[in-house]
Amino acid sequence: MIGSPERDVRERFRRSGYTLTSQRRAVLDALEDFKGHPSAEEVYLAVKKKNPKVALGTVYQALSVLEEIGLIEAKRWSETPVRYDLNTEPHYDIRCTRCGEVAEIPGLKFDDFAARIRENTTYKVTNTSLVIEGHCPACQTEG
Amino acid sequence: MIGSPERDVRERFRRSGYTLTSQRRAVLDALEDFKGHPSAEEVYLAVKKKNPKVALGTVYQALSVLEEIGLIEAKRWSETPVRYDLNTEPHYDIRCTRCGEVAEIPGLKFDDFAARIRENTTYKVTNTSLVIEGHCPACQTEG
DNA sequence: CACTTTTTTAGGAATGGTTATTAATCGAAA
DNA sequence: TTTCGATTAATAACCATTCCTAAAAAAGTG
Repeated sequence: MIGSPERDVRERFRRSGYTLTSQRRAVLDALEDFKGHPSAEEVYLAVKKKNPKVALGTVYQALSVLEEIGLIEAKRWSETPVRYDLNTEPHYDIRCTRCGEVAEIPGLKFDDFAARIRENTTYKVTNTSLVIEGHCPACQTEG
Repeated sequence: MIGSPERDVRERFRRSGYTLTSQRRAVLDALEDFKGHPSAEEVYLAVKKKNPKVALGTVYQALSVLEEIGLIEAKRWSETPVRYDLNTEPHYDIRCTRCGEVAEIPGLKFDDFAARIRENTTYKVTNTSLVIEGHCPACQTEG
């Protein structure tokens, strides 16, 4: 759900029984400005620049709502903080375990591998959470 | 490193500059008794049955050492707590996002997929951390 | 064996991202 | 405008994990 038209955003809120408040709009805008995978704290700081009265807890709750209605996806690696991604299409992200940077793996199709997983497990795969870890180019040079 | 002979364990400690203390031995034993993927808290409770004086912090530190020297692997999903696995061979685990249960996907080769990841990223993949999420059979029936 | 040095431990306090609480405020519907 | 549920700001609580410190254990060293 990257760069959704305004009407899609409003529709998604309406159908889910939530209202598109100014705070939630600001969180979504901040997320779009970031491009990358900001943490809740980073989103909070960006939102606060335009509206200094917003509370950190409000940002957390807004992110939770945005995730619930499918406008964003929460990347939950264990090393805190959680990072948020506007790209809710199934895709592979790789995360540097040294510096925390997150990047997409562009040329890798998700579907065929997901199919092979499904063949070998009785679990119902919620396939948007596949995560890979490694070291980014910058961190590889540091030994 | 599942079910390593005692001499391998000692050797691994020695080479890494650590001593195999009774506390670390107890943590490793508890991990072997578990079979599954216990959390630090669960390991702590198991260890405490035989040695009530052991501290939770000691268990955390022992797990950290065991991970560092490669005897165990820490599965770091974001939803706490972290879970530990004696199987340090590259393999796929799937985790139920509803109940937290962790299971292996036995019939899925790791190498070929890891190779495809490497072809499409400049990251150096630390491939033991690949994690898949889904719903286990029991939780699927609950809607 | 002593003696010294280093490592490890137990106990408890601190950390920090995240959640929960609560009273005030907003906003849509009647 | 009144009403009532939804949302917010502010702040306290949570909790897995880490940090701190003095004591204990283990590892050198002569």
